[in-house]
Amino acid sequence: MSSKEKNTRARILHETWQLMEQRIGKTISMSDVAKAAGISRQAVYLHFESRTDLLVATSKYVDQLKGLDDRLSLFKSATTGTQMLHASVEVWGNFMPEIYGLAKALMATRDSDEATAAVWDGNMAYLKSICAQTITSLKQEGKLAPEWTEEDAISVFWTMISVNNWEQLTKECGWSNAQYIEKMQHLLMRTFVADAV
Amino acid sequence: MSSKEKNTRARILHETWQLMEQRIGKTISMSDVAKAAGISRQAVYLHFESRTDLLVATSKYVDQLKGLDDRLSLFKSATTGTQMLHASVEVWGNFMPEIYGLAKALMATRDSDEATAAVWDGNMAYLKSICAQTITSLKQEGKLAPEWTEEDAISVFWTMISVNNWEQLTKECGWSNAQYIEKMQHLLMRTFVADAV
DNA sequence: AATTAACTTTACACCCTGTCAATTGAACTT
DNA sequence: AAGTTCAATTGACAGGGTGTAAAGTTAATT
Repeated sequence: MSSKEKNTRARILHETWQLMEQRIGKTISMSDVAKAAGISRQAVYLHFESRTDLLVATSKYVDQLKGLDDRLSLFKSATTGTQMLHASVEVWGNFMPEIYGLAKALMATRDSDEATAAVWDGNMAYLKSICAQTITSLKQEGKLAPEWTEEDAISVFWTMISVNNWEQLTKECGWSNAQYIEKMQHLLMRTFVADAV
Repeated sequence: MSSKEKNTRARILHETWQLMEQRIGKTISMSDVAKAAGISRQAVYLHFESRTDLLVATSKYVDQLKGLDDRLSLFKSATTGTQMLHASVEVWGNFMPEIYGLAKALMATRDSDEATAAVWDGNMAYLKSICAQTITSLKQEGKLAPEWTEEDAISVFWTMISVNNWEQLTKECGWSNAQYIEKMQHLLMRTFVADAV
C-alpha cells in the first residue's frame, strides 16, 4: 500500500462526498465519482469492491471528518435533563446540515442495499441513545411531564429530530437552521418537561 | 379504445399498485409490472408512455380507489378546531397504511423524477391545507396556545403527521396504528390547544 | 373475407454495475 | 542499467434497467 494509492483512495472518498453535497438526493454513479477524481471508472474498483463499499467508506470518512463525537462534549457536560435536551438539539441541529447530502444518499439506498442501510441505522440508533439518555435524566429528576411513559417520550423525541423533519422544516417551511434549533428546543421543552414555561 | 384495452390498462394499474404494496420501498420495473399483468414488457408501453406516466396514473388510480375525499367527511363535519384536529389525525392515520406502498414509491423517485415528485407534492400540499384549516379554526376560537404563530403551528402540525414519522413510529418504534392515532391526537392536542388537559 | 387494433417477439440504443484481460508507465530493487 | 512491481489505463463483456422500432400474430368488427 504505497502513499500514492492512499492518496487516490482518499481523493475518491473526498470527491464522492463532495458530489453527494452538490447533487443532494441525486444518485451518484461510479462514473461520476471516477470523473470527479480524475481517474477511470475501473480504477475506482481497485480501491473499493463495489458501490456499496464506497458508500459505506464515504460515510466513515465523513463521520471522522465531521467528528460528531467531539461535538457531543457539549451534551456530555450537561448535568440536568433540560440541559441535555437543549444541548442535544443544538449539536444535532448544527450537525445535520453538514451531513445532509450523505444522509440523503444513505437513505436513498435504504430499501435496495442492506449494507448502507445498516450504516444509516447505526447512526440513527446512536441518535436514539442520546434521546434515551436525555429522557431518562428528565424522568429521574421528576421533570418528565406525567402523561409520558419513558419509552413513548424517547420514540417521539427521536422522531421529531429526524433528518426528514429537519429537511421539511428548513427546506419546505422556510425555517433557517438557527430557527429550527430554537423552535425545536422550545417545542421539545414544552412537550416533555413538566413545568416548562 | 375498446373494452379490452380499458381492461388491460386497469389491470396494469392494479398490478402496479399491488406490487408497490407487496414490495414496499423496492423499485418496481416495467418488466415486473408486465409479468404481474401477464403481458409483454412492450405492451405496457402501449398503455403508458413511460415509467413516470405509469406511476402518475397509478397514483390517480389509488387516490380514486381509496377516496380520501369521502373519508374527509368526518373532518368536514367537525365544527370546532379541536374536533378538526381529532378528525384529521384519525382520517389521515387510517389512510396512510393503505397508501404506504404508493407513498414510498413516489417518495423514492422524488429526486430523480419531477413528474412523480409533483404528484406527491400535490398530495402533501392538500394535507397541509387540512392542517392550515385546523390551526386557523383553533386560532379563531382563541384556543391556539399563545406561544404559537399560526404559520409555525401549521408547519409543525404538517411535519408531525408526515408519512416518514408515521413509518418511524409504527415500523421502528412498535406502535400499532391505533396507538399512533391516539398518541398523536393527544400529543398534538397538548402541543397546540391552549387549555388541553 | 378484409380490416383494425391489441399484443407478440425480436432487435436496438443507451444508461448502469461489476468482472476480466492486456497494456502502459513510473517507481523501487538488484 | 535492467528487471520487477503495482497503480492505472483501455477495451470488452455479462447482465440489468428504460425506451424505441419493426414485423408478425391473433381475434373481434364490419
